[in-house]
Amino acid sequence: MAAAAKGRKPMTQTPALRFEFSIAATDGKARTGRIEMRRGEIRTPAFMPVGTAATVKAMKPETVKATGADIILGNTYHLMLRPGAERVARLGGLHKFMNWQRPILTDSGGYQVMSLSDLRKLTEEGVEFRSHLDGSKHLLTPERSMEIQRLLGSDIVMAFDECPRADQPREVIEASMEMSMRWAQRSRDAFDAGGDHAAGAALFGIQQGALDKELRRRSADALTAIGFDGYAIGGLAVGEGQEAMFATLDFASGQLPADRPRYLMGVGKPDDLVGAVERGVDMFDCVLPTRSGRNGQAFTWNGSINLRNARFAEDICPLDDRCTCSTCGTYTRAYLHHLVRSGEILGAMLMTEHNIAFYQQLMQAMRDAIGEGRFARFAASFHNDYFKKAA
RNA sequence: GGACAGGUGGCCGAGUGGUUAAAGGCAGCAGACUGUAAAUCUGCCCGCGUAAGCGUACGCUGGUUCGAAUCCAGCCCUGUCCA
Repeated sequence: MAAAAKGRKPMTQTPALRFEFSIAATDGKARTGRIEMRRGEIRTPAFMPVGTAATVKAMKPETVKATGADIILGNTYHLMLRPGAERVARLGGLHKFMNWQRPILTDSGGYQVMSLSDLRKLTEEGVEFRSHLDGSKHLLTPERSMEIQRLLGSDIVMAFDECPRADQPREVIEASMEMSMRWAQRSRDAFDAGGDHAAGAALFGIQQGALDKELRRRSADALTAIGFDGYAIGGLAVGEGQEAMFATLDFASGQLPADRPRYLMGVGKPDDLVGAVERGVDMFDCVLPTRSGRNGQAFTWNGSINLRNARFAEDICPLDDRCTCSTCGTYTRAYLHHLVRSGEILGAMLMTEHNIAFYQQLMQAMRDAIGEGRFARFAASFHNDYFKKAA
């Protein structure tokens, strides 16, 4: 309108809404709000199902959407090997390729530096991986990682980092963190050089420093100086235990800018999510609900249960009587027990759907509680229900 | 009636003198899984015992031997084929 009033040529296209984070309410350190992006809105705190290889395993994208997920995660490393980032680009990008039109966050490959530590060589330049599929060599650098994520059409691009194991000496953690910060700058530069993509996508930096307050501080300062759309907390949930993770979050989240989303990578169990939201985290991803679903474990408001267990053989209840997912609305524990024991694909599908739906319901419950200023009560009640089963 | 083949722990199946409470698989009972090399992995799985250990055990009975699931004899049973 303003442009037309000034007599300029009318725009044929409204400029893409790149990235806007707004906090609607806070309760203690917990926040609830939304991120608005070109492909839709992400309600926070958000849980992002993991779709590593262009699929949330055992789920159709339509079903993922039906659970209430606003955004999913895809993976640079896996997709560069197969089917290849250039191929995905030729096919119109990851969203079209896999039929998911909402936002996608892509991890940069940094986690594979740790998980595939036997198959890679790490240098200042980057990481040379030997493909776990065919042994071929692939160099991943901050620059190449940005390029791959651009080719995929990612909405939230993650900086390329090294996610080190938590049990390393401080000097190792420190050196790793410092390199990740240099890589963060290189990621920023390469992302900005990506042109069009930078106009539509967001870039997140990743804080490192393991459990060390001073290293976390330095990492946060380095990232803030570079400037990112959002800030991830990396290098947690890698074996340190919940107590240590929470102790780290107690200071780590506050070291990151309050007006930007904070994303705790790779977390976690339902009680991890509640504890992390309590400490100021806005976004999560984790393979647990999908992997556990395939392995027979279901999450419920009353803790996790293993559907392989004999006690469910003739249990005609739903997985969770408060859950609104279609698995719980339709199928009994006895049937799921049978499917899981028989190794039937449908077992993996129904269990995964429930777990993802449950996680979304948990996030919604947290968003509601924060919005209504009763998060502490919610958290206490959640813990009471989730851990009371022994009684 | 005869000729072969064979009888091993819930099932299948290795083992042909000692290192065998007996491989492996399945079934069973549990556990784990946290930016996915995972529809995966781990433990238990004869009895008693926390354990050390003890007791039973490879169709049955007897024999050879320092020692037998393994060798010998008889018996019982199963399968295939021939009458």
